[in-house]
Amino acid sequence: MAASSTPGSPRLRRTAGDRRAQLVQIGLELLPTTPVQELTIDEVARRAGISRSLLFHYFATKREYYTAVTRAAADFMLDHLLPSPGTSPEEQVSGMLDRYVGWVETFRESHLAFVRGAGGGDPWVAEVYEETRERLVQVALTALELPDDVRRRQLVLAWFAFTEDLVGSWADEPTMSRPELLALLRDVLDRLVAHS
Amino acid sequence: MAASSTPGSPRLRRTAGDRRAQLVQIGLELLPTTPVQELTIDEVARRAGISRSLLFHYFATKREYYTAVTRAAADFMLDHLLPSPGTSPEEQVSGMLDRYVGWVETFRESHLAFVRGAGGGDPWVAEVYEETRERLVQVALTALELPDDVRRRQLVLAWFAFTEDLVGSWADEPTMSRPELLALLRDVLDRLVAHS
DNA sequence: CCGGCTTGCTGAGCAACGCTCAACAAGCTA
DNA sequence: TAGCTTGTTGAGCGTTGCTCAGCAAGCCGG
Repeated sequence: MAASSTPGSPRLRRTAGDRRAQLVQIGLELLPTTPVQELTIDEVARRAGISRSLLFHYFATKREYYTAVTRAAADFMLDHLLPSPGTSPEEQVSGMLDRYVGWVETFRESHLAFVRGAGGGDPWVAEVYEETRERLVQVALTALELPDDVRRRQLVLAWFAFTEDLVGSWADEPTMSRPELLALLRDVLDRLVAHS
Repeated sequence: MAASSTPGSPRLRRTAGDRRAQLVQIGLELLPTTPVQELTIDEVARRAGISRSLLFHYFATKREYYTAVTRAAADFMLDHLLPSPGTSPEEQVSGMLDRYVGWVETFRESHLAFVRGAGGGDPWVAEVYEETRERLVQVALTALELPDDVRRRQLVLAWFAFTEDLVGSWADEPTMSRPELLALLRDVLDRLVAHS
């Protein structure tokens, strides 16, 4: 990493797209260990081997930068979770749930950082997080072949908060088997949407 | 408010306890409109009519300050929610739940700010928030007259995340009556603890 | 009334960080 | 080679968290 920081190289000039991608990538690498707000421009620039000024050339403001980073993280997760279009509706929901648990198991700290940072102070970042949750709920509802009235959305969104919390603490301290966890989550979801 | 900022007064000297209380109070007033992290020492000092330095005399660091503010907010809420000791176990749980909904209805933005700020970047503040949730769960479990093994705690904590989210969105957009909401929440809780 | 002590309180100033701006230079094209 | 575009930099400004030496309010013993 940071090959361009080698002092010997006479100064490498990148295309705009490359630089942006590199900077976002650095943000993603920093995210698990650093709360989003504490991510400093200096540090990112140093890692990229560029001056602070250049970062402001690509992202007008610090907020704009880490919003982009958060959005990249969200997209990364969504790509992983969204069901392949061929499968059956039932399979789609259980598949997403299963992949979500797997995601949390694999990217433990990253995911926590994403959720944390999202809830945190900044409204812009919170917005990205809300967007992600709503897209997931949207997909889940259509997969369940249910109309999405406001009430059902609220319930499923809240169920997702439940799921996030439970899967998180379960990954820290597994108090049941993985299939048990999945069954429980699915059961609660089914009862809730039936409730409407 | 800010009577001491009047230029005419020759310089008022307060006791340590008073000043601390005043500063925390100002933090509490600022909390609803300002994300915790963006709360600036300058602003607080200005409102208190004192110099920045004095604030650092009472709170060694900015973090220490807004952790104290957050803790004050949490204690304020806990005082409101905790059941009076005389009542029956059943009454205690439903009472807490009812008061929680009332709390969210009344202190809408403050509460959101508390939850948000808590989730956000800073580990210290997050810790205060976790403490609060665990105390609530603790009380709920003893009120339900259930032993609190790890698994049940996880489930009730997750249920509380569910509750926070649902009550929050419900307060924004009431998709059911208040009693219906309470019944639903209670029903989910009962099923979950029975699940153990 | 006065010297002295405690301690609430201040102002100047430093370092870090977000952000700006004028200007340099890499690499392409005519 | 001249000229243009645009990636890139360094100096520098304002704000903010934080430090430190010292002032002064209020109480004490004499």
